[in-house]
Amino acid sequence: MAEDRRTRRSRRALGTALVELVLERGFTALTVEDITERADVARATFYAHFRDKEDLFARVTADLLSELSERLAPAVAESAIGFTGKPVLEMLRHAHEERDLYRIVLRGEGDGKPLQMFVDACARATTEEFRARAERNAVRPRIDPELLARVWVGEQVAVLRWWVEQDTPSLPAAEVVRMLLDLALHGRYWASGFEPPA
Amino acid sequence: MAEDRRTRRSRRALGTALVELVLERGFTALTVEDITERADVARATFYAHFRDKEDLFARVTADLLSELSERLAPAVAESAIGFTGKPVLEMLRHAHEERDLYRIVLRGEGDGKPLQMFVDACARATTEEFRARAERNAVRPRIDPELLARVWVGEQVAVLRWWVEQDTPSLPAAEVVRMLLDLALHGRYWASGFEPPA
DNA sequence: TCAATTGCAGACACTCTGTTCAGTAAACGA
DNA sequence: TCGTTTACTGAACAGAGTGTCTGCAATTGA
Repeated sequence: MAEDRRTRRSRRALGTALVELVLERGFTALTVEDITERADVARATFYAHFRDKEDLFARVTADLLSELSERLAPAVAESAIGFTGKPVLEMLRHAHEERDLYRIVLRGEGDGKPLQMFVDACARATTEEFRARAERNAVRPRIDPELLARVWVGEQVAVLRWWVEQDTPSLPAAEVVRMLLDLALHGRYWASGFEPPA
Repeated sequence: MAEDRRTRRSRRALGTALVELVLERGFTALTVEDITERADVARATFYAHFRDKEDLFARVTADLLSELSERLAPAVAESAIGFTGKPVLEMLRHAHEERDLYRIVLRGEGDGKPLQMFVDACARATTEEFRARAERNAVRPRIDPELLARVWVGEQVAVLRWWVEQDTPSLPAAEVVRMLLDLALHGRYWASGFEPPA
């Protein structure tokens, strides 16, 4: 017995209603009744499943995050050598599928808490990846891996947000990844048009 | 007649009370009464000055932003040639002085709205700066200046947040600036310890 | 089919909001 | 210094939203 069908229905409906409404009016502006009305569910039912709207939001984003890390796992394992960009590409694909939710999270809705969780999770994973990679290839980082991870994730999130907020995607995911690789290899100085200094 | 002293006193008190309390409990958890109590001001007085707590927060952050851009102006004008890092250094100094407020904003309190304003303002200014610089030095950007600006600002914000959230600053501002310059020049690949590829 | 579970509608006390107002205190200009 | 202007106070107000609880109806899984 996996779960009562009614339970599943209600939870799903409430989740999607939340996402829709946050996109339309913003998280703080929403009422629990707004959500239940959109989901066509009684208000009392909401409280049977979630403590409050923050709780609902937290669960929705937590699900998204675990879905992402599942999809990322093979790509990360595969590109164990260097900066292949495979995980980034996979993330962009995921973001494309779950565009609405990504928008909401990246806008920092809900006091930015879901976003911080997202960022921190990415930063931790990236830090470890950097450390492992340095070890494997026997090189010494010129900058602390943790800081470097923060920089990398910050860049990542900025690009992701920009990409996801566009009404008509100006660049395909593969292009974005190539660009980011170029940046990682040559630096911003090169990217802005200058010749690399000796 | 600049402004009534009582008015100034009340506004200041409410502003600092807000910052303190957001740092302690988070923005959404706060009540208008919490703020007025901390500020030792009648609740009715609050509404004589601000529409709601969002309004208060918006004004506090707007003030911070204009203060920052004032301080940045000379540094930007001075470093018209290339990536001197002077504006970044000035920003870090400012962040050090207004540490509490910077923390709050960078945490995305208030549904991330103040942060978005901050980021967008920086991104616009940076885009223009990049364009102007390319024009002046007669080089053609290899990546769209607007995207490059987003990347740069994203990195910036990530570092800023990391730096401001540390209990005991592990790196002095000047060190951070030098690091960022290195990154801009050589890229992350180099920073993580690998030799630059031919 | 039947027992168990979930959803439903409505009511409840409670907290917070944003507004109003008459009385009091402080600041200002001359 | 004094009169006038202005801001602050404390209290009360209706309204909206919250979170909880009820008995009853509908669905479910076995």
